[in-house]
Amino acid sequence: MDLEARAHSEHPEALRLWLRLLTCTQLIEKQVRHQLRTEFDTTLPRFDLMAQLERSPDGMKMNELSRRMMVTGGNVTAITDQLASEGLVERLDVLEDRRAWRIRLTLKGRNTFRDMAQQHEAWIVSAFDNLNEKEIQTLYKLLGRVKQHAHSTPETETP
Amino acid sequence: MDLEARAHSEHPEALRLWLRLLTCTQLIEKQVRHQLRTEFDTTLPRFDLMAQLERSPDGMKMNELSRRMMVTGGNVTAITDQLASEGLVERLDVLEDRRAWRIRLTLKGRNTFRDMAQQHEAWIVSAFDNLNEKEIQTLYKLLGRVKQHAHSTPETETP
DNA sequence: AAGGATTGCTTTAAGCCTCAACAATTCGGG
DNA sequence: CCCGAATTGTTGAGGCTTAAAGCAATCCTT
Repeated sequence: MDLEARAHSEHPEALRLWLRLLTCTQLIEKQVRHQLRTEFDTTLPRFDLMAQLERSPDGMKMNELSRRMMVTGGNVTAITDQLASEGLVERLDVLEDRRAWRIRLTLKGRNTFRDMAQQHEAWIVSAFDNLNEKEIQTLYKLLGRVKQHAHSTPETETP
Repeated sequence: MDLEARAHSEHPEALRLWLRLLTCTQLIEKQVRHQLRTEFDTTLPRFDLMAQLERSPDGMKMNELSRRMMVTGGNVTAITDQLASEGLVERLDVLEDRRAWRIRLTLKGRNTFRDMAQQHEAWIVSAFDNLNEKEIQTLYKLLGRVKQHAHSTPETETP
């Protein structure tokens, strides 16, 4: 009763794996979005941006946020605007480059994020509590290979 | 240089696994979207809808499309409108229920989809060609457990 | 030192997505 | 039979996303 009802070919393993990967991600992601909305009245992109900043106490350029979040720059502009208007992040000048900003969590932003992150972690742990530690490791390693391969071929350029 | 730079807790395995899962899915998904756009001038949701219909020669109700695609009904309405206006799918009456439609691929839709599906499969196979058959099986099984668990707890209702 | 190229960010148009509210229809208990 | 409840599909508001175009500042080559 989901995406996986779609496979149909003579090379089915990879296709089925892809549909299952997509299904798992979407199921978990929908849950997280829903909880963020109902419990904290926020969204996943906003949470993601704050999560990135939380690891950089000195702030991060929009540029770098964009790369790490894997979204386009225009997107980061919009979300940063929102969070800044709510006092959760602040835009600081970059002395040596007047085009750029350094975005940083405010004190309010750090406190807000801490509360959300604690819940978020619990949701994620429970999403995988069907697997034991060894299985989590295996999954992590295999996905690491997939990730590495996907990163190394950003575009399939078939000349 | 991606989402995974975000983990930070005392229960890190599950969180790291989740971020890696998300990263892999997004990397592959972005590639597929890009190729669908540049090579076929279409989008992933449109492709998904046609893929679902392709397995149901007699058509499928909007309702069921919505469940299978894991998106809301309003969404299916909009995408169906598009595809119908381009003659790729058709809306047929359901005799025994005048509220419902049966959506079906047209001949043009079937031919168009066949071309796309062939390419699509090649992209997916290449996304996983870093793994051997056994590894794909392992990944598939482990994700099956994750999926099953997520499906069985659609909402984390903590009373 | 000047010119073009690149980089950092913003804006816009278009599409997907959710949720919530709605109309039409069907179902089911009395 | 009839009325309330559930189901099917549509609509509208609001948010995310991308790609593309644009502006300002910086870099780089000569």
